[in-house]
Amino acid sequence: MELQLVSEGRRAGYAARRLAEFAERCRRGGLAVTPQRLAIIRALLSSAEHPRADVIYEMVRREHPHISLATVHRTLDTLCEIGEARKVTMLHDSARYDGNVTPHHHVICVKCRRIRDVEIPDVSALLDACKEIGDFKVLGSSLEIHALCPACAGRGRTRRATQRRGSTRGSAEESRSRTGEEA
Amino acid sequence: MELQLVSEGRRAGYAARRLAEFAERCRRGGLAVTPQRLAIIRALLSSAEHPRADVIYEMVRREHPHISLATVHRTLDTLCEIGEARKVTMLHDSARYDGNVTPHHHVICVKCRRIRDVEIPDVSALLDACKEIGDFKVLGSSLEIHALCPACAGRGRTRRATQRRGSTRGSAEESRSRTGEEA
DNA sequence: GTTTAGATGATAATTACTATCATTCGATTC
DNA sequence: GAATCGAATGATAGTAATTATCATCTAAAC
Repeated sequence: MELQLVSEGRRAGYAARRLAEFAERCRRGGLAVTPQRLAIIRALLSSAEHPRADVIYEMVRREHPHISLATVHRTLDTLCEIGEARKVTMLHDSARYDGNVTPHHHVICVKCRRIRDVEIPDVSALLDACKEIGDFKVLGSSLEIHALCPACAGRGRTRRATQRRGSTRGSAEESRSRTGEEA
Repeated sequence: MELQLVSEGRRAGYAARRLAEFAERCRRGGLAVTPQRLAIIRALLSSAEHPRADVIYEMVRREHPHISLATVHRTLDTLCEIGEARKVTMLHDSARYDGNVTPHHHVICVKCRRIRDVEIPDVSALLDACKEIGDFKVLGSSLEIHALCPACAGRGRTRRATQRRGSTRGSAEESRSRTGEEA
């Protein structure tokens, strides 16, 4: 089966195109084009890290020191509603956001929670073909593949038991993924 | 493509078998067999609704009025750790739990958030065949299909904007799905 | 420039979950 | 069956993420 992570080059090109169209898409979606919205979509599209709302907040704050965290949360939700972003909620962590709205899936490291886009054309094709399941009308789908990333594979054990929400905040992996840096 | 919701009959049979083996599986997993754990797995297996922790709490409380909500959260996590339950976290709702640990997927109604098990053998087979993606070592996967359930299709619009977390608590659909009743 | 619906910022509130810790209990050993 | 002990539980405080509220502001239409 063909399986490929989405390359950085392709992602960046896609982001540039999306950014260029953003104002027009807002108008089409009935939304005002505000500096805050522009800054937020720009921040989101600039990262391959599927950042959390608070990370986007920190990025945007450099340009808009007075922006409110509530605005970031609201705007991200709004963007999801008009199809300009996707919310990715995996392994019961807080929400992560994805600026790539083309059909694709996600691989997530169960240890450091790093997320990467992945394409599995066969699965996408199969899912695309599903229009109904029983009496349910299919609208879309979200496939999350749980995995160990190269950095985490091999060293240490998967976190368990008391290492739940928040307990690893501040670890090297976590802070890296929170700030949007690449490995 | 073959697509089928898991029938109530099959689910019930599965639940009965799982319940019969539960004590033995706890011991094998190094866990004490406590009345609380038995009550919680029984509650979970009795429902096809993928209930939330607080709903399971309410179910269990009828038998164990002194049980603590913290115990329910802890126990559900513990059950997930020994592979006796699955955590399903979709559409950024709170965690839902599934007592069915055989390979299967989920259909969720984007409106009332009702969840049903579904089997898509072709997709399961494809995903099973994935052992690596790029440098990521695949451990498992979770496929959520977003849909409209028969009850919600056709009437009303999908919730938007301010209708986010908690804002529809108490609606007919929500309370039905919270209490574990069937439609 | 006016108007106005919608957007924003500030902040309080809520929710779901986790941590802590004293007490209790299941399981093992004798 | 009593003793032992580590694990499990209950009670509750704490936390983090998100949402609600509301006064103020602004983008867009006129």
